[in-house]
Amino acid sequence: MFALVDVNNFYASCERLFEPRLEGVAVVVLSNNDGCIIARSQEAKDLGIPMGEPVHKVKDVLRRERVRVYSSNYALYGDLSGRVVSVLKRFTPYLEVYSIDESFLDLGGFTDPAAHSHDIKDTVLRWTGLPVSVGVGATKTLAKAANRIAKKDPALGGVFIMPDDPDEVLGNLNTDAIWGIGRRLAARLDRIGITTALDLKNADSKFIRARFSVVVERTVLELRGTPCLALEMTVPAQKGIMVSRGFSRRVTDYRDIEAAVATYASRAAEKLRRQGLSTNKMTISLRTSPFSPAPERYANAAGFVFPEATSDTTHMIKAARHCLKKIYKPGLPYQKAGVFLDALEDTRRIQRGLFPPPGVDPDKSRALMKAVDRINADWGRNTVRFAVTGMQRSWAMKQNRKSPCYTTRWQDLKQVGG
DNA sequence: TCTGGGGTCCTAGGACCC
DNA sequence: TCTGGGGTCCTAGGACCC
Repeated sequence: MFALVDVNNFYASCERLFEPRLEGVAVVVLSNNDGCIIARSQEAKDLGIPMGEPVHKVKDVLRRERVRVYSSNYALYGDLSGRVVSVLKRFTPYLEVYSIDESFLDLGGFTDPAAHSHDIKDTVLRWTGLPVSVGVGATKTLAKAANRIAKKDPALGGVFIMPDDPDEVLGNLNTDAIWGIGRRLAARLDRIGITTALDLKNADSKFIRARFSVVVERTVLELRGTPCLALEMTVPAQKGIMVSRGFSRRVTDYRDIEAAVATYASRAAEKLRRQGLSTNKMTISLRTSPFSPAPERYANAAGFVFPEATSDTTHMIKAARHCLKKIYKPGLPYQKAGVFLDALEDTRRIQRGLFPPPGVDPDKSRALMKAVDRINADWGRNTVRFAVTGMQRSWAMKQNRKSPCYTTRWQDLKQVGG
């Protein structure tokens, strides 16, 4: 028996937590660069503001309805997410943190899942101030579906237990509402007459596997109550690291893009070291806006394989500049660049080459990076950084409406007190 | 004018091996 | 006209998730 606990309108609820006057008011949170709507309070949903909508398309509604608009504040959301998880862990150690606002709990052994779910919901609200919904089912997929129903119907009080015979419930659910079935699969299923979750549950699983994939076959079995997806309590090692960001304005100048790419590479290297990992391969990507007219539309990527796995920012920046030279075309209005690190491995178990790369002293490199990380941890990000990452940084992303980091920065807390 | 940033897994196909 | 059979590994691309 699985429960899925999910914070309602997570980012919007986080903003509201420290601004009680936002209670009952429409709130939206924006993506990076203040580009799209990525979270909405119930009031904002009721105004018909769609998820993922570009802000400029709903500017009028936002102004007319006096919607409160926030840039995203991931330091705040990440911290509050951790608080919710720590409350959930008091109910069971068998817990999987699935995303920033969702956890699966194993409710096996509890005799009254409904009472238990209400207890979880009430406790999280009391202790963190955040409203959650709880869905319970025999498999993760059914728990997900139950959670969705709990959210949709206010009469349920935030909790829904999937009945032993779920056919009636599943008959009212479209396939694209099922976890793992996105827009494209839903369209393909629709073409062969499978439109509801119940249709999918009753489909021939071998046929589904042949026609689609093993992933969809598993969804069929999960809908039937046969668990194919286990609770993953230990966090598996990360396989790739990505740092990519749109610019605040269109950028053409090579030096600016080089500074951006070097900045992203530095950030990626920091993430890598924090997890004790090293990378064997880097890919740099660069593009103009996909919405721009054809002659300006351009996207390209170049990769670099390191002679030996590394987590040294110096090596990253060097490789990044090397790749950028290959894909940069002068004169174009660039919109976004990114750094991907691939083929990660545990730094303690790096496969050394027979002939070490010239000019690289692993001991010195490690000592330098350690010093850099410590200075930046104590004195704030970017206290020491590489000159090539730029001084003016006029390309850096827009975040004009960010709330204070109430829970992670003393300075910001004082600001609230006046 | 303005359109996010991360991740995962699976499959197909190519290169290569004996 | 005929052109083996069995593998592995890697990569690119497509689908999904939040």
